[in-house]
Amino acid sequence: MTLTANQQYVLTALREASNPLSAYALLEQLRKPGFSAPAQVYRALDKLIEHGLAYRLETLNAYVACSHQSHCERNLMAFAICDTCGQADEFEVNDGDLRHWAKSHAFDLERTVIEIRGRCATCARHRNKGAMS
Amino acid sequence: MTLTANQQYVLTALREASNPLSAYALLEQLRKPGFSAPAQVYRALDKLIEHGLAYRLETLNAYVACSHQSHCERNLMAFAICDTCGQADEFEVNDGDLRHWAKSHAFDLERTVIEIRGRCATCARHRNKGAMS
DNA sequence: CGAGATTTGTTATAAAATAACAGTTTAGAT
DNA sequence: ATCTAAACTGTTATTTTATAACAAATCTCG
Repeated sequence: MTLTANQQYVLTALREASNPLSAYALLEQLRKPGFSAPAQVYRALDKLIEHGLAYRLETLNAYVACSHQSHCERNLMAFAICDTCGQADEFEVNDGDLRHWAKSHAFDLERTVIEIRGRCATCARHRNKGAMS
Repeated sequence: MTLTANQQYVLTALREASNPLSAYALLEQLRKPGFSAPAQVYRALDKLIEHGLAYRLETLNAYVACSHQSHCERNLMAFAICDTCGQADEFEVNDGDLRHWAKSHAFDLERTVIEIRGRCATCARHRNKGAMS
C-alpha cells in the first residue's frame, strides 16, 4: 500500500502532532508543501482512514494518526479524549456487547464509534490541586 | 423540570420524527411556530440534551428524542444507525470495559459516545433480496 | 415589587465538509 | 514502449453545521 505525496504529508503531520488536528489546521500547516484548499486535505484523510492509518474523532471534528506502527490491526478501537488538554488516547476495547446487540437485532454492523470524554490523569490531577487552594 | 415553549416545540418535533433531524431541518419545520434562526434551535437542543430528553448523534450531526417516556434513566446509551434508511435505534449497553479502562488510567470520565453504523434488519433484508435478482 | 438569572430574537460570522470539473499522474495490459 | 482506465490533483464555488454577540423580554422567588 503506497501513499501518494499528499497522503504522506497529511499522515506525517498527524503523526508529529501531539493532539488531534482539524482538517483546516492541517491545511494551514501544509500550505508550504503546496496545499491550498480543503478538498486536498479531506481527500488525503479519506484515504488514510480507509487504510486504517488515521481516524476521525467524531466528537471533535478532528483527525489523528493510528497509534500502531504501519498497518493497523483493525480491532475495535476507542478513544479517550481529554476536554482540558485535548489529547486523545487510542485503546482497544471488547465489543462483545455491541456485536451481540447487532446479531440479535439482525443489524449488519459496519463501523463502530466509541469515544469517551472527560479529563486525562494529568489534567484531573492539576484540577484537584487547583480546587485545594 | 418545566420546558419553555421553544424547548417543547423542538422536543415534539423530534418525537414525531421517524428519523434523526438536523438542527436546520428542525428550523425549517419550526418556522410556522415562529422560529427564524439557528441559534433558537441550538439553544433548545442544548437544554434538552442537558436534561436527558434528547441526544446528539455525533456521526450524523443530527438529533433524536430520548426513547424513554419522560425522564431518561441516564444509563449508558448507544445508538445503531442505519446507513440506508437513516433510522437510529437507542439501546442500553454495558460499559464495564470503558469504565475499567478509565479507572485504570485515572481518566475522569464524563461522557460516553457509542454509535454503530451499518444496515438495520429491514434494509439488510431488502438488499439481500435485491442481490438475488 | 424588584434584582438576578434565564430565555429570546436577531444579525453576523466562523468552522467543517462537499460538489463539480478539467488536467495530471500512475499502474497495468498489450 | 504505448495505450487505457483508474486514481489523484488543483481549483473555485457552495453547502452544511455551529457560535458569537447583544439588547429586549420574561421568568423566579425572596
